[in-house]
Amino acid sequence: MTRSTILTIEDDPSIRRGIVDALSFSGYDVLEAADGNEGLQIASTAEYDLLLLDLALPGVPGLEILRELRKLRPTQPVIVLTAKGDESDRVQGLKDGADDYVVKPFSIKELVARVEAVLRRSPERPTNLDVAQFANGSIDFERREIQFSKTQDGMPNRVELSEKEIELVQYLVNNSGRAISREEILSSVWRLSPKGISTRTIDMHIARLREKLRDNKDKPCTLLTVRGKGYMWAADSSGES
Amino acid sequence: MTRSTILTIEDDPSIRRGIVDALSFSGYDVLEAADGNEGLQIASTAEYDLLLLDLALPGVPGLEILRELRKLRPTQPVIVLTAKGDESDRVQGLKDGADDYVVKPFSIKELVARVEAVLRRSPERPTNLDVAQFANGSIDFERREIQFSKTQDGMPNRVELSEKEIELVQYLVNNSGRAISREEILSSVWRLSPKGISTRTIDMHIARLREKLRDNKDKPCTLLTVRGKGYMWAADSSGES
DNA sequence: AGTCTTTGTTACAGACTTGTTACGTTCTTA
DNA sequence: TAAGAACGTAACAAGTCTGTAACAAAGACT
Repeated sequence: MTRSTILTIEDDPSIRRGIVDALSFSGYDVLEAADGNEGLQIASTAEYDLLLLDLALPGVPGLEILRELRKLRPTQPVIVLTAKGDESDRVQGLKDGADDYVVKPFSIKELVARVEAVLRRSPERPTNLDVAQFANGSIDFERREIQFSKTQDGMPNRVELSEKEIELVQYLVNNSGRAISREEILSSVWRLSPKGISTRTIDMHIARLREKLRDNKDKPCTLLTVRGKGYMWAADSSGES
Repeated sequence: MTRSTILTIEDDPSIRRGIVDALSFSGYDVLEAADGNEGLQIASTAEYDLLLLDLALPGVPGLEILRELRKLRPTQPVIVLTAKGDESDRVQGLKDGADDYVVKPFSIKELVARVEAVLRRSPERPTNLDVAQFANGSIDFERREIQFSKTQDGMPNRVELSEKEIELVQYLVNNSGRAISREEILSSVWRLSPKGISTRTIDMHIARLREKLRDNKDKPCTLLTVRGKGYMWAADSSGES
C-alpha cells in the first residue's frame, strides 16, 4: 500500500503546523495552503487522497472552495473543519458533499482518527492499468498505442496515440462507468481551472479518439456521450448482452 | 446510517433557539425558518426527514402550510406544535396529516423523544437505486438508459433516457406503489411551485416515457394512470399477490 | 527553411430536449 | 345519453448541446 497524501487548507499558522506535524508523524504525505485562493488553486490541480478544509478562511470562503472542487472532482474525499457552534456551515458543508467534519477546537488524536476513518471507507485511488480492453481491441498505455483484435483489410491493426490522447483516454478508463463532465476533464487532464480552454476542444479530442478507436460512428459503444453531462467510458464489456 | 435532517418552523426566537440546540446536540442536522412565508418556501423545496411546525405563526398560518405541504409531499413526516388548550388546532392538525403533536410549553426531553419516535416509525428516506427492474427490462439510472430483456426484431435492446426523463422516472420508482399527483411531481421533479408549468407537460413526459418503456399501449402495466390522482409506478413485481 | 505532428479554436449544421397548444378520446356523473 | 372533466398524443417552436470540418499555432525533426 502506498502512502496517502493529504492537503490541508488552513490559515492559522499554528493550527496548520500542528495538523501537518501530526499527519506527517502518522505517516502521511502532507501538502498545505494558507488561504482560500492558494487553496482552491492547489485543491484543483494537485493530486491527493484527502482534503482537510477549514471553512473559515480569508480570501475565498471555504464553502466556495468545496463547491468548486465538487464540480471538478465529484469523488474527492473531504473533511471540513468548522468553528464550534457554527451549525449552519457544518450542515451546509455536509450538504455540499463533505465526507465528515471536525469541530474546532479538536484534539489531534480525534483529527487523525477521522482522517483514517474517511480514508478507510474511500475507494482506493484508481490504479493506473497498463492496458485496457474495449470492444475492438485493447489500449496499451505504456506503448501509447491501440491494438485491434479483428483485422480489417486496408486498416493497420495498430494505431499510435498522442500524449494528450493517452492522458484523456486513461482518465476516462480509470473512471469508467461514470459520466465525466468537461469541467472535470479540464481540471484533471489539462490541469487547468475551468475557462482556460474553450469547450469544443474537449469534444474535438473525443472525436479524434473515437476515430482512432474505430468506435461505431453514429452510435458509439465504447466512448459514450452523456448529453448535458459529459463523456463516459463504457464499463467493462462483461455484463453486456 | 446517515444523519437525519429536521426543519423547524417557529417564530419565537428563543424557543426556536432551544429547539435547534437540543436537536443539534442529539445529532440531527437542523434547518430553520422564522415565519410562515419563509417556512412554506423552505418546506416545499428543501430536503429533510421531519418537519417541526408551530401552528401559531405570523404570515401564513401553520395549518395552511401543513395543507399545502401535504399536497406536495403526502408522506413527509410532520410534528405540529400547538398552544396549550388549543384543542381545535391540534385536532385539525392531525386531521390534515400530522404524524404527532406536542403541546406548548413542552420539555426539550419530550420533544426529542417525539422526534425520535416519529422518525423511527417513518419509512427510511427512499434510497436511490442504481437500477430498477420492470416488466420489459431494467432501467440503469447511472447510464441513463433502459435495457430490455426480451429482444424484439427491429428494436434496439437499449434506449437512452434524457435528463428530465431520468429524473421523472426515478422519482416515480422511488415512490412506487403510490399515486403521485401532478402537483407533487411538479414540486419534486421540476422544483417548481405549482403553476409554473402547464399541466399537459407532465402528461407528455409520461407519454414519452411509456413509449421508451414499450409499455402496453392501451393498458399500461408499468407506468399507470390513476385517474383524478396522477401517475403511479407499478410496484416491483416481487411482493405482489 | 520545409515538412509533419500535435493541439487549440472557430464556425456552423444538425440532433436532441422540452414546454405548449390543439384536438380527439375516454371516463364519470347526472 | 349528454355534458363536462380528465387524459393521450401529434405537431410545433425554441433553446440547448454535440459533432466535425477547416484552419491556426507551436514544436519537433530533417
